[in-house]
Amino acid sequence: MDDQDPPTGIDSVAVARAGNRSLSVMDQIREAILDGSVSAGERINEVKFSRTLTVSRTPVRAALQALAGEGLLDYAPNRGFTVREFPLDAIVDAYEIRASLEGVAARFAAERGLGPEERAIIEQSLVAGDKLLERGSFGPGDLAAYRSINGDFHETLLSAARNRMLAEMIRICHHVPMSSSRNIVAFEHRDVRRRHDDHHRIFEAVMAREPHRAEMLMREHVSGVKASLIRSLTDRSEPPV
Amino acid sequence: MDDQDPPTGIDSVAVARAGNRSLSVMDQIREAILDGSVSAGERINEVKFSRTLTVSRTPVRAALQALAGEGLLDYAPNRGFTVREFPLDAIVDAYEIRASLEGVAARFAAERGLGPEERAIIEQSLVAGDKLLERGSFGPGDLAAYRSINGDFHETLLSAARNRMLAEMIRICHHVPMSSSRNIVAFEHRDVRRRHDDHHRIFEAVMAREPHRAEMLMREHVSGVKASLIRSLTDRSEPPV
DNA sequence: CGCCTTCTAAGTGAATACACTTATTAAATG
DNA sequence: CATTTAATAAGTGTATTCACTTAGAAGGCG
Repeated sequence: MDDQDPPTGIDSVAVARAGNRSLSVMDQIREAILDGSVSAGERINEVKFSRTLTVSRTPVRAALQALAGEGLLDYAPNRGFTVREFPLDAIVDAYEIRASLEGVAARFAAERGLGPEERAIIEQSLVAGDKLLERGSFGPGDLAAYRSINGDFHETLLSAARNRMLAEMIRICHHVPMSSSRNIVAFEHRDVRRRHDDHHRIFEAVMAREPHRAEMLMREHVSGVKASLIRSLTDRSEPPV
Repeated sequence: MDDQDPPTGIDSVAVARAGNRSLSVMDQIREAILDGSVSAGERINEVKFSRTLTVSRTPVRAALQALAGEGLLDYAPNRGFTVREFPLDAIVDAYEIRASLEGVAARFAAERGLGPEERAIIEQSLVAGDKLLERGSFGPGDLAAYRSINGDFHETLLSAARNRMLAEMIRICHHVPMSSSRNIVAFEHRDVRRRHDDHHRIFEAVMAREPHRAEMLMREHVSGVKASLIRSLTDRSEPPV
């Protein structure tokens, strides 16, 4: 009942997750990795981190274990944790894997059907996207807005698949550095338009209870995102991160 | 500097994994879960486990974290870890997910090509399977032998896919209780024959560098395993575990 | 001059002690 | 008699300590 006041100024961003410190620490370390504050291949020093975060090594270790489970870190006995490297090949592959998994999710959703509020959320995401894309170009913040819409669509469809393992694996795909939604900023208007069209068709297939078609459309959809990313990396050789 | 002598006699079974105790403990707990020694939904008591395994809570917690990462355990703050439940639906779904993932692996392998020794191992697994299936029925231990052959085939193809994330996800699918290879015992001779035929065709597609065909064949192959399992569960209502 | 050995520092692995949260039981009150 | 509340026990969360392993540096030896 002494040191319950939040530490120095680290939690500033995430204000700490509910429950225990390990989870909060986990989020912070993940952020540090995805931000690039700690670079790939780097070895993680537990005591250093615990000092930085003003906690003991225990929650730090717990967080590291969990992040290793997510695939962000490697572990070697007596050598601790290192930040896993994600070469471009692996990132592109991750999109392919995600495409396959989200395809299965769409199929499951089409087989199982949407609940009323799931349907409502998706329909809302579709009209919101339509409205956003009405004008032929983006204003400031429009891309961020669409990112949120996009997230709603995919997350809701995923929850309609009603399979936890699937959800977790897709979540892992999202956490691959650079494939995370935060980094997908450099998209043209026509790219987004095309993707939003995909959403419409996927929704139709799901509502029509056409599992196979829903799966194929979703696979193609995510593969398209991969293609866009590759283009944005090669055209202007300006890596988003 | 007193109690450095190794503990009583715990490592007896698994002789402990190289490196640290956490990994050894992890294996033991996983075994306990997959064996059913601790039942699904059950809450795991850390102190109890540490007493049973004659280690402190620290490596136990580390192992639990890691197993949660593998998806075998659930975690809730201040409530610790519970054994995740795998209803039949989830197990069947896991096969579907694995089919999709191994399909991608086969595609990657066909795109990237097999290394010389990978090719050798697979060819060997094919001839070994042919020989085993020549006679029209199984002797004792033949099924176990084929399980090993089957494992070689899939593992080698997976390594040829050259993607770590994919490998880990498939590994997770294998660790789902009852979908683990250890439990697939109740197969007819014709089932195995069919599956082995699949192997031949998949190998051909991979060698012919036909990614799409390889993917489709592998998906169908694993889905077939799922179907066999379902049949073996429903026909005789004798659950393998 | 180069290589091997040894010593030392740094960092991880494990154990223990303590703090805090949750659940259960009993008691008291309506 | 039921319901709520307080006390207590059990169990998880965190910190700290010590042991052990590994890596780096310095010195001796070939």
